[in-house]
Amino acid sequence: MLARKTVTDYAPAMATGKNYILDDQIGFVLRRVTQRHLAIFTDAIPEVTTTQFATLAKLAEMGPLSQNLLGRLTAMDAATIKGVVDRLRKQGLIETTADPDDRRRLTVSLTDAGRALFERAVPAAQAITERTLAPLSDEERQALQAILLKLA
Amino acid sequence: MLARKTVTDYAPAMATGKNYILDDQIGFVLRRVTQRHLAIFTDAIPEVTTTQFATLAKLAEMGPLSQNLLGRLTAMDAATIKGVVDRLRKQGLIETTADPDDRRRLTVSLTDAGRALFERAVPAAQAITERTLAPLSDEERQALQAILLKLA
DNA sequence: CCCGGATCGTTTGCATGCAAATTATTCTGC
DNA sequence: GCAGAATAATTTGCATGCAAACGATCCGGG
Repeated sequence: MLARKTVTDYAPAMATGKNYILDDQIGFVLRRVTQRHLAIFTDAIPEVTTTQFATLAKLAEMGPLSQNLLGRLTAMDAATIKGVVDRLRKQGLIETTADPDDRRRLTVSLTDAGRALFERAVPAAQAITERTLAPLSDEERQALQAILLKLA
Repeated sequence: MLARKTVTDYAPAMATGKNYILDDQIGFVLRRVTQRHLAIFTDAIPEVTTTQFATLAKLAEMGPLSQNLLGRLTAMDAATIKGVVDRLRKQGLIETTADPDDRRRLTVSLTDAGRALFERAVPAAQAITERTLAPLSDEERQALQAILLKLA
């Protein structure tokens, strides 16, 4: 009788891992695309980060908001939005006031400096989108937008 | 003569910022899609993070690699890959050895435990991709893959 | 052979991000 | 009107990520 190495030596489908190519995984590709976009953003708007800019943009769009709601509208959890709000306040771009109607709430609003920076940066932000999508045709851009919205 | 509030009160094109809707920006949508994927991943494979799994996958695919090259192949800079390697080594999933040919280099390789975990997790990883792309048709999946590759 | 540039790894500092626990406050059903 | 559930904000701990500066080593040209 010929020797078998171990009980696990039965080779079911051969090389489970060889078929898993990292570069084809959607999560990995998403990460690289996000990295490229972040680099373009930082180059164009060095004053604030992407999440900080998203916070300013949402406040400009909606007016003053409670900190937690602001976090939900910018896709940040309570811990993350707190840090972002703290840093923006330290830069004088936003301010926080107590909500007289709900003593748990902290109302966040743009300062004049924050609004001015945002208004100044909007053209740059549009250029960032353009640079990010530069490799795509108009049809591809529309397809991407539609598909990503289904995944968000 | 009627009073003007300030010199800035000339209203050039009206509401620069009103046209900037955060939810339509490609960077913001990308971030939300990435968040959703991360949540699916963490739910399916709690033992390691996405970047840690990417590291194991690349080592399984390519064999032992120097730490910096491993970082480049997994889209992490030198500082980031160092932290990931440290944590994986602490878990006993990889090991590092000095390169005899180049004393600057650190060779990173999978341990048996690391390879076993990766092989076990591959079906889960494929399920993660499936769950992430679940809202899409086959045509949309192919379109997304093609478009993202142009952007990466 | 040797010097200047390139590469490898490390460290520090800052900024997300998420999970989980905690406190304070508000709301809701009975 | 009041106990329990829900919500708001904070804090801690861990894990990416990037930028910049650094020392050690290697490599190529003169």
